[in-house]
Amino acid sequence: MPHYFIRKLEQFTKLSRSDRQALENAAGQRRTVAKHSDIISEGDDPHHVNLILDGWACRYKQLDDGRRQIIAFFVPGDLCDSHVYILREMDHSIVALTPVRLAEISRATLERMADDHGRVTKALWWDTLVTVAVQREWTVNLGQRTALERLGHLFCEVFLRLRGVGLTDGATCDFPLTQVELADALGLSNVHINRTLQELRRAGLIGLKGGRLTIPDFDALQRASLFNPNYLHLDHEGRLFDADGPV
Amino acid sequence: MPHYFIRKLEQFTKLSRSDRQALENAAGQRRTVAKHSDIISEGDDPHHVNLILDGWACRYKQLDDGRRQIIAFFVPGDLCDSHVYILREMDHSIVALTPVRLAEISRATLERMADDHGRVTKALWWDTLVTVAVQREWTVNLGQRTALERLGHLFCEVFLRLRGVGLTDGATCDFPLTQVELADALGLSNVHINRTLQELRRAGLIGLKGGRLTIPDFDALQRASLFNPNYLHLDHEGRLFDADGPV
DNA sequence: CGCATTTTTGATCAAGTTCAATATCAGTGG
DNA sequence: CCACTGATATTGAACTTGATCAAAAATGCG
Repeated sequence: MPHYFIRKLEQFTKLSRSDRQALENAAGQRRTVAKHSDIISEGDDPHHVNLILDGWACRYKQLDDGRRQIIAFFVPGDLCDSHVYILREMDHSIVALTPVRLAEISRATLERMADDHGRVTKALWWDTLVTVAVQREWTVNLGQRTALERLGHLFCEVFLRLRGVGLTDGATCDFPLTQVELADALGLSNVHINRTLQELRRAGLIGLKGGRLTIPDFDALQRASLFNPNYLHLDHEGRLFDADGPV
Repeated sequence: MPHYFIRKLEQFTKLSRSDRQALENAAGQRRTVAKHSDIISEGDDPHHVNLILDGWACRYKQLDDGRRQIIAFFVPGDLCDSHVYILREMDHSIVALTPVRLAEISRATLERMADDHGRVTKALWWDTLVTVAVQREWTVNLGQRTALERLGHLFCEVFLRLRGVGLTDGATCDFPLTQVELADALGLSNVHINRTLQELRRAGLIGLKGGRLTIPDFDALQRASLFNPNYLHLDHEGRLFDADGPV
């Protein structure tokens, strides 16, 4: 069941029973991917769309001389690339950072859903727009923020995204990334990530241990990181309506 | 006439006369925006989609303490944000960097076009996907590349995008950006931009004077910047087919 | 010509990198 | 349960890229 995915979309708009059923059915082909193995690689022809059911993954690009930039993180409920199949080949790769369970959604299924379920289509558009907004925010993060702000900003973002799909527990959530992965995502060296993490811990802004992240005072971390959640567009009131009536 | 826009889409797929006509008609409301004035601002409710007919603009985000990051550049033929109107408010602003002439395309018009012109819809998707790919590449640029590589990479990208709409003249094109704007886009100080530009000029990799950019040896600049054009997805052969027959 | 913007230069400074070594941790097999 | 191994985290010291500050020169435009 694409449980988390439906939960995510329902942040934007309430779905009908039939909408939800269509989404359940869509996630046909299941696949398990081992930690550190590519889900799809640069140069591949993208046939279908991948939906993360469980585990963490990331999008990355490798320069010719080996430097690697992580471009996005995927958590449960994330759709890797709606409509990629329009392109001839992938311009980047996606790799599993933990063991990942995913669903492969075919182009045909997606197009059928677009025809029959207007609300789902609109929710998918919302999801796409938010994904792009996140990408833009990463650009700001890398371009303008200091090391400490970058890390804090990432923690705020990931925490809110996980909370959106019900994967937080109070002020705590899973956070299985290594310091090298954080470094590759934030354009910093792993050494500096390590020192900056210590600084965040010393300041009481985060706890991070054994793959679990705690943000004791979200407001404080948000202020320290110049984090503004507006780009996640979580403000939509559509989710309050009942959608089981007529469209 | 959204001349450049049509030209851009036809890089991806050949359009029929009727497709082109629909695009011409779509670009209804025209507007002129003075240099340095916002086309749309963070917090605004986005009613329609903006299409740049002429001039350069950029997307930017301002942090609370004043730091500004330019997130994308827009050149003639660029569509600012397909489907933004799904969101309640803008999470960033768009400002004219030169005098800009633009067309405002309403939500209704876009939706009508999606229904009646499958080829156009697909071409718009391609455009959207490429825009996002560019955003990802900027993340890589800011995260991994040195000052010289960043500048060179931007020059390569902008040059190819302009060439795609016929706005280059041999190895030369317009380039009306100031060094401060380059600095805000590349996450560097204007002073360092200045010195890096000199380095690029000394190396014979670029000429830049009076708002005109020359790239005497594209290959050399590409190598120096680790630029790989695959993310622009210019490889589609669809553009070779005749589209005036049936879909 | 005169004013505002943009570019250029010099000098000092700081954030983050690099390199290299050590410590810790999570599994794994015996 | 423990010893072993590879991966991950931590520390120290020297170094570099690019930032900052401040002033001067060049450009462009009304």
